[in-house]
Amino acid sequence: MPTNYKRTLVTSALPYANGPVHIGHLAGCYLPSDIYVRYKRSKGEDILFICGSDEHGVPITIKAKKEGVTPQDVVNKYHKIMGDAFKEFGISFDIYSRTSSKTHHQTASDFFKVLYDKGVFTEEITEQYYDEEAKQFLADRYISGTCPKCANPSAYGDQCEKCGSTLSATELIEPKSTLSGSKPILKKTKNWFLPLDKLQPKIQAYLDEHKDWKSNVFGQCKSWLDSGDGLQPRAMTRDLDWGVPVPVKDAEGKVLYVWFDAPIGYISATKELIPNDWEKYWKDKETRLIHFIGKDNIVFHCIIFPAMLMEHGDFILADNVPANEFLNLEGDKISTSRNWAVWLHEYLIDFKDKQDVLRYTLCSNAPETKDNDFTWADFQTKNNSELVAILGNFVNRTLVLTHKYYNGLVPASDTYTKDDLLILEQLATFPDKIAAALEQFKFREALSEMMNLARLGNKYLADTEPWKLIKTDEQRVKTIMNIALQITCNLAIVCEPFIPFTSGKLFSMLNLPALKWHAAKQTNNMAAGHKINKEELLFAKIEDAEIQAQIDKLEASKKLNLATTVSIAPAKAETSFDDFSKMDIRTGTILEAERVPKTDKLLKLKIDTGIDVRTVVSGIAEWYKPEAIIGQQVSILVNLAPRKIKGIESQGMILMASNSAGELSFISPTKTGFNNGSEIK
RNA sequence: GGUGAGGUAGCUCAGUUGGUUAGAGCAUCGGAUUCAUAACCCGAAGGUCAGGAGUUCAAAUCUCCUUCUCACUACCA
Repeated sequence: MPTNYKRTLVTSALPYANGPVHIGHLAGCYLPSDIYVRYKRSKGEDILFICGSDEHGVPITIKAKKEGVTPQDVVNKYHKIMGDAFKEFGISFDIYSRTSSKTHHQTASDFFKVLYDKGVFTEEITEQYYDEEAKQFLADRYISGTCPKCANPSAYGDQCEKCGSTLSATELIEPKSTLSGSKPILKKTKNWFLPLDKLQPKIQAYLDEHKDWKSNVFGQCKSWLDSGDGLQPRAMTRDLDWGVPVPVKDAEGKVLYVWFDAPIGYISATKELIPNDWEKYWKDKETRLIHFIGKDNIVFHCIIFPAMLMEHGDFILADNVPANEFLNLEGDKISTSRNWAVWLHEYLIDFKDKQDVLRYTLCSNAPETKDNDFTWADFQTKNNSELVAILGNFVNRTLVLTHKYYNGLVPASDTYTKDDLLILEQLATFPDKIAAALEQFKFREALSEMMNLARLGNKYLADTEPWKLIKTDEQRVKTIMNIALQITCNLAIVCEPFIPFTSGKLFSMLNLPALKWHAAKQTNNMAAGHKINKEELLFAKIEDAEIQAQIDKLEASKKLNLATTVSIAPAKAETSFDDFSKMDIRTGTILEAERVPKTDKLLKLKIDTGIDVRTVVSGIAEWYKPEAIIGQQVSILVNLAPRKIKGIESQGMILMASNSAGELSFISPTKTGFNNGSEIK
């Protein structure tokens, strides 16, 4: 860990403004970064915490279209929802900005111009689909058509949601513009590429300096660099009308690629926050830059953005990128489109003033090294058995006793016993233990150390039993309660990064201003004679009914999903009998079947078509085992032009029924007596 | 299939450069206690460290193979 840094700049991934924030986002990057920053602030270090909404890109324009509003309306809506939710949840950004801001447009534009003037980009002319009615180029998502692989008629230009294939728009059969419904034409367009292939050595050198990064992060970067052909040039501009306009000649109707402009958003936000001093944080080698992100963003933050910054030349590069894995929910992947999520803004309503319970749960179960699962049962247990039973209880019993015995005045300590000294000594080690874990981004460990401090308090009370001693040795009890109060105060300090609302309540009960980290090593923060306020419960038990309500809510959206995903593909355009009769479809029988090596989905089949015996490659391995389908009757299109797949010539296509789950089934005669070669018409 | 990350007690996770009976929290069971939100405190039980083979005096840790999960990627006429 380099120690010669004078200040830290922390960025948290810019959330995309096409939906609200859910617990996966929080656990992945916003909560860890907030804990880190709060801790550093408490230590009195110079640190900035930057975030904002990512408001450009195609999905937002699609959402706008769907809802019949402008893209600006969409981002305004979600920028507000997200910003408000973060604030209420206690994510303490120094600024929560947005990439549609003027400053950002200017900054991103200037940044591009610098790279352009330096000749960093390569220009390339490619053919893209163009909608002549809407008079614009179509992003892949704007094109629908028939999937060339599974024949799903409503596949998108980038992927088919039915069979999961990644497509390129030009592969689609009968492409249609989703803007106007018209048939798009291919038209030449110029775009600017970042030649990552040429920059690879520099990026390699950069990564080599950071072998200390988390293994998931470093490993994934390495896999990008080492993979087959290494890094590939990537287009940094798009033919679109929503985004930052490309600031060069001949770039009418083009905007910056959303992943080019988004990370520059960190810079723009810093500029907005401190217009006169922002450069100190971005250009001075004594600044430590840290990006908190989820694992889906690794390539952008560890390869593309650093490459952009290097080529620009003025900027520092990230010293660390502590990316978390993903959080699942009740065993299933969190999904915005399937509404399988716990939305932060809804949580804040359903569990009013319980920010810290979620903060605690998410941190203790954060997906630091592998994907993790959030369950409501776990949430309840963590609240009831840890926050209430250990932390809340210790504070409560200490304060109750203080009021009972001393009317809320802190008693003076007398002579310390050996045990007292041992406790005080241990007490002083906690801030360092917690700090050490936080410095290494081990948030779960740090949090559990914090709880251990509360455990220490409970044990101290149980061991010394002041409620018994009060009858025989009042002087001794004063010392004990004084120490218990010191522990409580130190808890208030070290819990602040994790559960700031609780920390605030604690300080107010203790009738103290919020003390900083260095005070946590002291054992005399609570001065004798100081008057504390009336105690109140820090945490309330969460009853089964509340948890059940949340589970029911999820179940409901699951049911709704099932109902809506059984979607029937829309009818295709009318065709002629002539066209149909051109297809020669026969009944055939599978004679042999084997897996095509090095593939997951392909089977190589020998089919007796009645006419001949031929080889067909078919993508059915997920649904049928080779040995189980020998002798199976199938329908086969025999006059389809042959095509090579994985080096094997496929001479026909097996017709399959396909349901909305993407599952496939053979189609064959239901009566016997239909020999191979029987025509299907 | 390739690449990367994982697979350790019922659950969530630690296990440093291989070194004595594999650790913690929660859950479970037993005990003690009553200041405290039936909370706390003490104790017990719980693991062929995914499976197999190998290297070694010694392997959760190193090597190889198999298998499962996640991500990126390839294949789906």
